[in-house]
Amino acid sequence: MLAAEHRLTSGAAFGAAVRAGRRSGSRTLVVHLAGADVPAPPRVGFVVSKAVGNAVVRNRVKRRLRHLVAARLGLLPAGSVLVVRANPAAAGASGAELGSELDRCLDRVLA
RNA sequence: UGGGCUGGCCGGGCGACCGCGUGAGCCGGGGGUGACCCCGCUCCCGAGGAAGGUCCGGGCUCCACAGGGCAAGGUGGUGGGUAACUCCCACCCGGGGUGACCCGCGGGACAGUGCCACAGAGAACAGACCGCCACUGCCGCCCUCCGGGGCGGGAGCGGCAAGGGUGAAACGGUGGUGCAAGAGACCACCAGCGGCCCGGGCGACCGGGCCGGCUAGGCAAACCCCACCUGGAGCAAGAUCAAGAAGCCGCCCCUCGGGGCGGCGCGCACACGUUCGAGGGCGGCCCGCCCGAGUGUGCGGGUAGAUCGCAGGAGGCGACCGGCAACGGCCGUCGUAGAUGGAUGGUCGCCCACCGGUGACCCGCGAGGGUCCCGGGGACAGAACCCGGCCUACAGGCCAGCCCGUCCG
RNA sequence: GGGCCCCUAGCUCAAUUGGCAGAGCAGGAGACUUUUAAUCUCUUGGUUGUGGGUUCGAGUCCCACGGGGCCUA
Repeated sequence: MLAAEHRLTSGAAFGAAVRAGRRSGSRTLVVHLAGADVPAPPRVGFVVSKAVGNAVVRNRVKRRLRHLVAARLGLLPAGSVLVVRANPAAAGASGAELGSELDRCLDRVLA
């Protein structure tokens, strides 16, 4: 799991990031990034709905995304809040496919 | 050798690297007066048989414990097992199967109420359409010893319930006696019902005998009756600590300025109420008892941080003993998840199941089988306080016992 | 965690002591109209979510599954 300072824990923070942040989508996932220019660590949260699959599938998708995002924490600006939302197609995607789509979306959101 | 029944078990394995979580080590760095905390390093361990559905039962925790009556819910053959159960085992009864074996919410229908459509003559102190029989008239034909007799048809008035037909179900079955025709009207046997007795069994019940009356329908997964059982909530239980704007109350200290500790806990509106007592508790209602000055409802707003609970438990495995068994006793042995936006992910190698090949070779007359090669490829499914069950999902595989058929000896 | 409700024709809904599963819209055919729409007539369409059970008989009663929804902490 991510270090506590990088975790997004409140429902309100999720809502704020999804509504106010810059958005970029792909076949398997959607990325929201709300950039607050404050000197704090970037925080990340994940949303995997029941439409993706049963508990086994949802957990696997969430774990893959978490590990992929952990390797890219350095790219995020200070104080930003990132929410990664999984689409139903993510259930059948491999880790490599999720990684490349995550990179594309992050590039667009950070540009 | 073909088919089947039952019970039990497994449910991918080994390894490498990069990550994640609990715990330990105490090596290195940082912070702190300190207890200790943070980062890094090393090591151990890290999902299931169903972790699932949430259908039952219990442990645990807090609240209540003053009862009585009435309701409510649950269970439902007998005996046992268990902490307990709607679970498990054994047996009984009923049903199914050639059989191993399987299935059953399996108390009560003379306690009462109610329902049994359609069809059918009649459907719950039954009934008479066709039919059968007797009697009284009538009509037709035939015979005649002229007295009448026989056959057929139809009407009236009675008797009957055997046969036909309807239905899920028609008030016992077979044979006889009897009669105008018949009928448990009577008799024998059988089935079934009730009572008594004897024997077996802890018991459900089973076997046998005698007597009675000759026959009693089904539905309680309809209301109901009977017997037995049942306090309320739930780990967001609950405990401790921290934080807490303005405010209120109590106690203590005091240098009379204040300080400390504990408790309550926001705003607005409406309703009811302070001994003529609101409201609350005793699972629901009534009586009764207790607490009692605020309470209830609606709208809007706010908060839920840390630690403990929280992983040794009705625990797993293996001998032995008791028991048909479920299970129990005793001894030995093992140490094995604990997150809190929620730890098991990623990449790869070899092997093992399994699937495909219009691939090669070998065996066989053949169906087919074997070896190698290539490719594919892991069923159902993710702990959240913990156990015991039930139910449901599930690729494939292993073991044991038993039954039926066929062939050979 | 606790509690409750609903699945009937393509859609929206009916169906009372358990006794022949219906209505409206939609669809099809026909009439009217130069044509379309509207209107009128006729008509098709159901394993009552699935599987068992009780009963002579189940949409209805009972049990187990599946799907969907609501309330509450």
